[in-house]
Amino acid sequence: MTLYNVPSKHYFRLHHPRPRFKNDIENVLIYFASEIAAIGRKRIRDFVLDFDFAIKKYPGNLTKTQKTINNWRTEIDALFSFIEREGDYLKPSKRAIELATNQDLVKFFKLFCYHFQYPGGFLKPHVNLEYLRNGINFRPCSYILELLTEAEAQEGVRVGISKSEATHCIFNDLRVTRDGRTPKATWRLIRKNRQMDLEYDWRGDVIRYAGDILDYMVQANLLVSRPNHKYYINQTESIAIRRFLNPTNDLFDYYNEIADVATLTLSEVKELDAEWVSYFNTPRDEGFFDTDILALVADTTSQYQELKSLIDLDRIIAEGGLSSTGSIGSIGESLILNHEKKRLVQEGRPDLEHLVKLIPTQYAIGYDINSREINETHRNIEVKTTSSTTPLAFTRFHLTPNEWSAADSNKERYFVYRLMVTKGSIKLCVIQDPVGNYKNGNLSAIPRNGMDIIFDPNKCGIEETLLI
DNA sequence: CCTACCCGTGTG
DNA sequence: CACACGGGTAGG
Repeated sequence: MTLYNVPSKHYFRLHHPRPRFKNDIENVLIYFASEIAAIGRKRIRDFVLDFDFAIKKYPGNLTKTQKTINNWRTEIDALFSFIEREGDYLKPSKRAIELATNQDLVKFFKLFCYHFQYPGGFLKPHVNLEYLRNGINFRPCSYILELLTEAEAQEGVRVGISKSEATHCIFNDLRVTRDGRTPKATWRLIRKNRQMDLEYDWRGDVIRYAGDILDYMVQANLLVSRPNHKYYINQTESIAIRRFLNPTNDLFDYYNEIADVATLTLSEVKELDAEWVSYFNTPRDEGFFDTDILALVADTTSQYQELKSLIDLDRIIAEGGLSSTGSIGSIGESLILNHEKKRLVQEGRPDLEHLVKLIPTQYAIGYDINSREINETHRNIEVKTTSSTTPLAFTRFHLTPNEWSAADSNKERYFVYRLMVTKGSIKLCVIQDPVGNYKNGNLSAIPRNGMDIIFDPNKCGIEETLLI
């Protein structure tokens, strides 16, 4: 057995903060984004105190030392840029607010993968300086997608790569990260190594950095991992992948901002790192990376087509006046519209089916769908959709001021349909009269531009099967 | 000194 | 043997 190593003159290990929550990443990210959004803009000291308190409240953190809490606070933020600094103040970043409000983790990870690069502001300035002096200039997610696309075209079959191949043939090789070796040439190397039966150092601490990026790409639904521990292009996400292959021209380039790398100082790098946070929060059109719920639920292209024809979103959209086909919110609404019609038929009132209507958003009456009970009284439904590749506790959602006051005035006629879309499954939880439940202490609500709701499924909310 | 990514090493 | 705690350590 022979080990493949990057020739030492080309070796440069790429690094980023190690997340301390990989097993629980979706829950931690939703929790962090929600808590940070709830804290709002505060003086640094107060912000940190509030944030520390929130981190300690996270399950399992009560007994952790202050040192560990500090590490959670700074490392997660360094990697995901959840907090922006404004003089003596800290405030939630755009991405944090988006995630807290929309709870679209798949879209969040697509945006993360799209903007992530080396060098980057997640590194300590002196480490980043080292990267700059070495001329590192590397966007891992675009590169991996290009490589797999190229390899599939060449081989004529589905192609996957492993964490160790990504580490030793891509991430840690300056010929890729500095010199921009073509994906085609890199694939030639990987294939040659396979033919020669070369092994790689695959110890956890060696391959974990490239491995993290591959895992984040799975969270973004760009790649799928198979039981052979290799990562493949997700065929149902071709539109999003095309964006990675043809990126916009507004991505952050340290080298554009630097006159001369040789005389670059630490404090100059620090200034650039501050710009990194705002770059990482670049505003993007709502439809830039819309999560295609059906692409998330489907495992294969044929399954995707089947679902698409079954649900016939286009017809629902045409009839119901949905503004866009894109956001998970609108797709969630059309799924529930379909669900309500089927429910009335099942419960013996097919004559009421035609009364189930989507309410165009411009009316802003505080709910999405007008439906009926079998006794013909109104059922006003607000749909709250979360998407994630793996299941997570979905007991949090956000109600706007409008929605909260509609819930307050409609009382038991107001329903929140909590929809959790994960890879391969859809879960639905129905919460009746959220304001009433709040007053009874069955559900907690914290004001933030409306209300951040946390419900306990044992106290309120009934799990139902989504009718398709 | 303190802060904040860095990362050795214990654990399950 | 992968993961994450909490000490390490460089810079402020």
